[in-house]
Amino acid sequence: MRIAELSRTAGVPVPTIKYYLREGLLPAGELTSPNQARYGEVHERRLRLVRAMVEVGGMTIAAVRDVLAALDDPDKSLHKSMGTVEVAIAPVVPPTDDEVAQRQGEEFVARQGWQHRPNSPAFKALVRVLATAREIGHPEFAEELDEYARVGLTLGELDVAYVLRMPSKDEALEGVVVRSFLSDAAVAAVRRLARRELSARHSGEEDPGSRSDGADLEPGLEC
Amino acid sequence: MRIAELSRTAGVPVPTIKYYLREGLLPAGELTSPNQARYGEVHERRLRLVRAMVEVGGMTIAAVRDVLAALDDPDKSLHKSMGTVEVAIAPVVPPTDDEVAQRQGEEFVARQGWQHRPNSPAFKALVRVLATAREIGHPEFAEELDEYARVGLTLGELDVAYVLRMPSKDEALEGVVVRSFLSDAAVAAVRRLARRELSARHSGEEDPGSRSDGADLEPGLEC
DNA sequence: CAGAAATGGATAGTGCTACTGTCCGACAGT
DNA sequence: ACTGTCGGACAGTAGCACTATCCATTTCTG
Repeated sequence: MRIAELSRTAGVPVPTIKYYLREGLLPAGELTSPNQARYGEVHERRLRLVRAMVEVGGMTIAAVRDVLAALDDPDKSLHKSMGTVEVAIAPVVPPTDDEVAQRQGEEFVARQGWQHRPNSPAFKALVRVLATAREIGHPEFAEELDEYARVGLTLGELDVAYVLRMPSKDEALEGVVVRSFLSDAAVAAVRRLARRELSARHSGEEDPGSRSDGADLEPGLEC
Repeated sequence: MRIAELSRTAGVPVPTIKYYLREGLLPAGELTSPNQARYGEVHERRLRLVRAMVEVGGMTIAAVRDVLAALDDPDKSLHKSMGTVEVAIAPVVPPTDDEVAQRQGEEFVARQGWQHRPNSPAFKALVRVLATAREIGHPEFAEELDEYARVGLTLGELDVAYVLRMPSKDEALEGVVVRSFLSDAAVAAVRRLARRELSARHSGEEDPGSRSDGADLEPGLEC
């Protein structure tokens, strides 16, 4: 397969493929002559994965590169790779100096009996959320953390079960990566649907978007 | 309060405040003379909210503007405002023409007994996730949607209960906005913590970041 | 009350990211 | 032979979220 065909089957423009090759997101094709290369299924699969991470996962090119590096490292345990992936997909959050939020986070983790890893992006993100809630005048938000923990554990168990179901280590590794961004996106989407549904029920209103035609709706409100 | 003090108390640079004023994210200050304005608590509170949406919620300036417009519209019902907010905070996803994914999404919504709103960003996002799962060779991902729905409903009920607890409609409206991005961030963070915890337990490994000092860890692995 | 500092408003510029376009000499297909 | 595509290098672009500069006023400070 040459680059044009790869572009066609994966639906990615040729210049973008060249860019990904430059950035190390795709391995170079097999050179058949100094300026002709051949690509295979591996490239196609990898290219789809990259597009999924960028488009659905909202990841940056640098994060994708880190994740793929972890995926291609044969020496790492599943657990370690998972850690690398988590670090890579974590959004960057500016740090906070709110020690109340810090304490709330620590107490939460202790209450759950979880390992306290104060430098992990996940923990920092949690503290940042708690600090923000306080800053904008919603300190009671912290009280619901334990409910969130139950939800997080449920989702986490699904992820682990999924990965353990994989027959080979390589597939399990890819499963880790895929779950890390796909299920985040899925949860976010389902959650928005559920929120809207509950809101509609509660307000007793017919939902404006429930009619499929939407012809008589002003633009911007048809959903 | 003048702009310098607003900048100091909210921790936002003066040029950024000016930028937000230009973009309509902050109402103009009360003019005391043709080129002097005064800002109050309202501005400070709003400024903190904007920063929270941008930094923690990862929202774009345009999305923030839309959300604030909904928040400031006194004629809208809570439910309608919530809809506007949901649309604004939804990430942009390229559409898909995968009719299998489309059908999976529709069946899922029907199974849950939810309203089918095929044009909502949430539904489109869900279909996109299902399509992506199939594209990258993980079609069995769709089978877990119902578990996600349970989680989504749990979280949604928390959100609704929180909003209904608010004494006034204005506060409830702000509650909607705050919940829309804060709890997304909180779920994501808690979920990452839980995933790591479960992974550590399952692998039987000591988590490399569990020690607070981290002195002997190579950089990039201390979390 | 004079001079330094800050202000609101306008406009231009910056840094970053993720591409996208152009050019080139070398093949490949017909 | 010749038309089209190729890989590779490099420059250019679009969009976003600021950031910097300027200027004609105020406003504070000594």
